[in-house]
Amino acid sequence: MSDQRSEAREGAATERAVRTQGDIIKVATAEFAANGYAGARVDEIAARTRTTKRMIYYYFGSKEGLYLAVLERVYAQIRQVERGIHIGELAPDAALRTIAEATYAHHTTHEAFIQLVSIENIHRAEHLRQSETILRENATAITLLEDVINRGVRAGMFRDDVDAVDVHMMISAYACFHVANRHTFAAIFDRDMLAPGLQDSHRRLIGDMVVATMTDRSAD
Amino acid sequence: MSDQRSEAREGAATERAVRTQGDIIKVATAEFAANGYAGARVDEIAARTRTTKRMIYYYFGSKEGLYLAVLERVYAQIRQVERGIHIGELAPDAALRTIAEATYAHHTTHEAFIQLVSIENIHRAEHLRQSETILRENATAITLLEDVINRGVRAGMFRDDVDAVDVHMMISAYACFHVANRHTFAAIFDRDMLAPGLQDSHRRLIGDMVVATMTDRSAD
DNA sequence: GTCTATATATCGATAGAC
DNA sequence: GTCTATCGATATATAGAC
Repeated sequence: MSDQRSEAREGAATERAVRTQGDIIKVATAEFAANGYAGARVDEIAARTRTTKRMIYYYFGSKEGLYLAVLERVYAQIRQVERGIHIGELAPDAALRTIAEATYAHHTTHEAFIQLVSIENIHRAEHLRQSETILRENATAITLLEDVINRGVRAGMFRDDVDAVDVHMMISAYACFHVANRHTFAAIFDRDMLAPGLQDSHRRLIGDMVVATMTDRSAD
Repeated sequence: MSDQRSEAREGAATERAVRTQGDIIKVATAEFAANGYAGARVDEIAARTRTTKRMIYYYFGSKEGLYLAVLERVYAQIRQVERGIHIGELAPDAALRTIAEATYAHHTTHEAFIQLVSIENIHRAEHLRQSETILRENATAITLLEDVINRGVRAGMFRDDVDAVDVHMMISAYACFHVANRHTFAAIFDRDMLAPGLQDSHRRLIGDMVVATMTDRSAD
């Protein structure tokens, strides 16, 4: 009886602890993305949470530990999106377009992810490399692309000198740029790449771009 | 006589001052690019210069003033490259390829520029917006593209629903991504996008990409 | 698990002599 | 213009009571 109560209490405490940790991670995600790793303030994160700074160190050990938890969460999110793409019986070109547009849709709606990737690259991916989970799980992003490209090449539809990693690079480059370089681009060219009125045409353009490149026979 | 000597001394002093300032800016460029704005250390910059920290504040007023000077210099450099592109009598598609490849060549050899642009975007281009020089001069990057695209559209060679800013965005996205996201990409996909062995094919690919997209008739 | 108070370190910026 | 020494603010991290 006392054991049951103890377990119940533990369960409730654990549940609340998990919620608190999730709360901290969400606030920290915004803070790190907005100010960079060195620019982010642990005090500021604590102030915007329902808990205190002491708890941040209690749960995550250090500023770096918290940053790592933030990184793992955003990478887990895009992994979910990638797993949710189903191309069914689509022809290779239509499938390619679907993958490109899904990536574009994710990136343009997850600004914090793109900013964190930028920040991580400034630090030469030193933190990312510490996460075996991210390295192992996120490499699978190209398995679907590999399949589609192989089909397209076998059908004589796609050029055969551009592989799945190259295509992933082209798609990511286009989608990342819209978010990552939004502010300098807007300042210099006076065009907000994420303006609602441009979203449809920019989503179509990335599909056109990748399909046109892969079906371009003049390159062979 | 005393005036001449005074002028000569002033001239020498000014010359050395300019050299010292240039020295500081070069070191600061590397420090800011490698560590971000908040992560950069004025002490570290001073230590790597032949002068002292006191002189940095004497010449640039503050850490932010120094950062601004760094930004203006790297933007002036790419402006020079853009002005140096001459397409002569090239056909629209060949001209487009030339512009794309020149941008790719600049970005892949100016890592600090790309890193500073990333950093500046993390800070919502707040510093960039303070420089009227950059905003005014660097917007001209698209005038050459506008000319080429107009010619291609008039010749019935290019689609007419993608403008110069869009094309500049595609080219910049591809070229920036190679440098900006090099480390996370290498960590996850085990491929160094800037590996010497890949440079030729990646330079060709950006040309193929932009030309194929613009000449793609299926998009109309 | 949660709070307040504080240690410890470091950074941007400056004082003041020369 | 150039140096050394240092201020004052602020950051991460922790101590210790409850």
